[in-house]
Amino acid sequence: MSQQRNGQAAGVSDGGVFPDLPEATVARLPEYLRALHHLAETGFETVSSEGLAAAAGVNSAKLRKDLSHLGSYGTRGVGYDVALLIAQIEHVLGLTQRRAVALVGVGNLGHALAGYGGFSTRGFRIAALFDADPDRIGERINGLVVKDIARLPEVVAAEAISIALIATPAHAAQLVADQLVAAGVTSILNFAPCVLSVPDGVDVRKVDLAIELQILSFHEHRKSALTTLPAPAGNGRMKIRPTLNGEALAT
Amino acid sequence: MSQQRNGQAAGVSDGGVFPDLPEATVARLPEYLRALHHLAETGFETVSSEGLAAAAGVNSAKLRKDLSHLGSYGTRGVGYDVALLIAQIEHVLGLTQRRAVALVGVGNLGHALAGYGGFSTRGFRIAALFDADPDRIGERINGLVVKDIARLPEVVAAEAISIALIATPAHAAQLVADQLVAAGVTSILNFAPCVLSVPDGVDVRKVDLAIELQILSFHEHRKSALTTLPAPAGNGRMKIRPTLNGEALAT
DNA sequence: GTGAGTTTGTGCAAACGTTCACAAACGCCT
DNA sequence: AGGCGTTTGTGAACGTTTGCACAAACTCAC
Ligand SMILES: NC(=O)c1ccc[n+]([C@@H]2O[C@H](COP(=O)([O-])OP(=O)(O)OC[C@H]3O[C@@H](n4cnc5c(N)ncnc54)[C@H](O)[C@@H]3O)[C@@H](O)[C@H]2O)c1
Ligand SMILES: NC(=O)c1ccc[n+]([C@@H]2O[C@H](COP(=O)([O-])OP(=O)(O)OC[C@H]3O[C@@H](n4cnc5c(N)ncnc54)[C@H](O)[C@@H]3O)[C@@H](O)[C@H]2O)c1
Repeated sequence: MSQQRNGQAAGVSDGGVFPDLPEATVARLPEYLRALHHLAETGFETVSSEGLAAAAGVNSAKLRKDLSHLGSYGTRGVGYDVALLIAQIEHVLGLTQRRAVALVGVGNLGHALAGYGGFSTRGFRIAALFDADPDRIGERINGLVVKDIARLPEVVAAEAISIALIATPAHAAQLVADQLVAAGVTSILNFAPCVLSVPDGVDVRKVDLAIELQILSFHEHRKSALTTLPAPAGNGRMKIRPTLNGEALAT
Repeated sequence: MSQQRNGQAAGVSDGGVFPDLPEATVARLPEYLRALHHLAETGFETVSSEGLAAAAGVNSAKLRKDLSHLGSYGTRGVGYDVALLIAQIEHVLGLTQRRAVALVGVGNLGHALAGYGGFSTRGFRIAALFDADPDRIGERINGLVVKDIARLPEVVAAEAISIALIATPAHAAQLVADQLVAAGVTSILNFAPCVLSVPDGVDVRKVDLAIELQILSFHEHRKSALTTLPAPAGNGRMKIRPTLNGEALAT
């Protein structure tokens, strides 16, 4: 990337779109953003790559390389301006507009999601709830009325919804995905434990808790096998807590 | 890895521990396992790498390389024996014993997790629920009574719990993690949007829905910027549905 | 203005992960 | 028994990601 005068960054002229931002970087930007918001609330105006990296749980060199892809927003000898970096990352992630999200499947998990405040504080607005069960349709949750899934096309268009969450049983998820795509949704976050098939141009991400647990189980298995013979290693030794801006944390 | 006679695989002699299984492979094994269980229920006795890869949503070469790390369990010209492969992957993941899991924070999300049947069908047993709120302690959910978090050490030891889920607010998560570690838990699945600091030897995985949505938001942003000028591309063209064993799916 | 101290941005090499492509191995049919 | 179509297991090429290490750029004190 060519040198930039301070202030103006690469990519701003084309609407903040970074076509070849590495995927690994994209996946970490939200974590930086969360850490930055926390720092801003705590009163920090600037933060070093070391401090932000610690707060986000990553290596500082990695963080600097990630941020360098967005342009040159740091000041050598000082660090990054927290407010500026928040604005820049939100811009890159497309969070300048609050995005409307639909939730399909208002069961056990769906109720928790519908009542979750963490979406609205981080750039999203749950704009509609859908279910296929007549007993559920009409129920009011958190100020929203559960709608019949048949009304998807109409509501998706009216509310300009482009992102949807699927929280139905796995056997219904592909059908729901097809309906979502037909209605114009182009990004899906799937909680059902199954693989979804979608057209090109539609993004799917998956959250499968059992998979997470099984990965942990593997490491448990490995750990317990290792502690049979060698020394139990440093049990009780803590890693260094993240320190912000190089200062030690109070308390 | 050296050539193996059929049947006996590498690693069986040392308790099924594969110290240097690539992390990316470990993360995919649970997905293969889920797909295999689905195939087994559907009546398949064998499956080709192509068929299993489609069912798991990955490239077949990647799948073969992943499975080759476990030893030689396929038959050339035929494919993999479904039941055998299930047993082998469960063995590697340490799922031969049903693992006891603790859940801390029985709020909005915690209730959904406590009532989720997907854990027990995939190798885990929710063995205890904890909360700090006196109003919540004593509540009965799905046959389990919510216990005071102060009783963690006692219950973790009694139930042989090594894995815990944290579903408390973010500001309490680090404290809870410290208590869990002190009680002997060595794997944590964290739902709170924050970075946890734990000693060496303790594994932490994180599920942050807002991060998932923000990654989707980035791609939405990118997509909408691209559709301003160039042709809208093949809208409506579906990817090929996963076909099992090379046969077309009925329906 | 100068020097000392700090911190960014990045070139580079190593580690890691993915995909191709094909020989070897197998079942099956004749 | 032998040939044929199929499928695995893996070497090798390629792409991506990580982490080190350091010059360049900046602040601040005097
Ligand atoms: N409950 C959890 O904590 C949890 C955790 C992880 C994953 N999941 C997964 O999330 C999904 C939902 O879990 P749950 O526990 O909420 O199940 P649930 O049965 O309580 O709820 C499913 C809801 O989906 C609705 N539904 C079914 N078919 C539909 C269709 N075609 N269109 C629209 N709505 C439809 C049902 O009416 C019901 O309200 C499942 O796939 C589950 O595996 C749940
Ligand atoms: N609700 C959702 O769908 C959802 C989705 C994603 C992430 N999350 C995250 O999951 C966490 C829980 O969310 P929620 O909506 O269930 O919140 P909640 O406030 O409804 O529940 C939190 C529970 O944790 C308990 N708690 C607080 N401090 C505790 C402590 N020190 N020890 C033990 N228990 C303690 C509280 O008593 C309460 O019961 C939050 O961090 C939230 O950001 C929730």
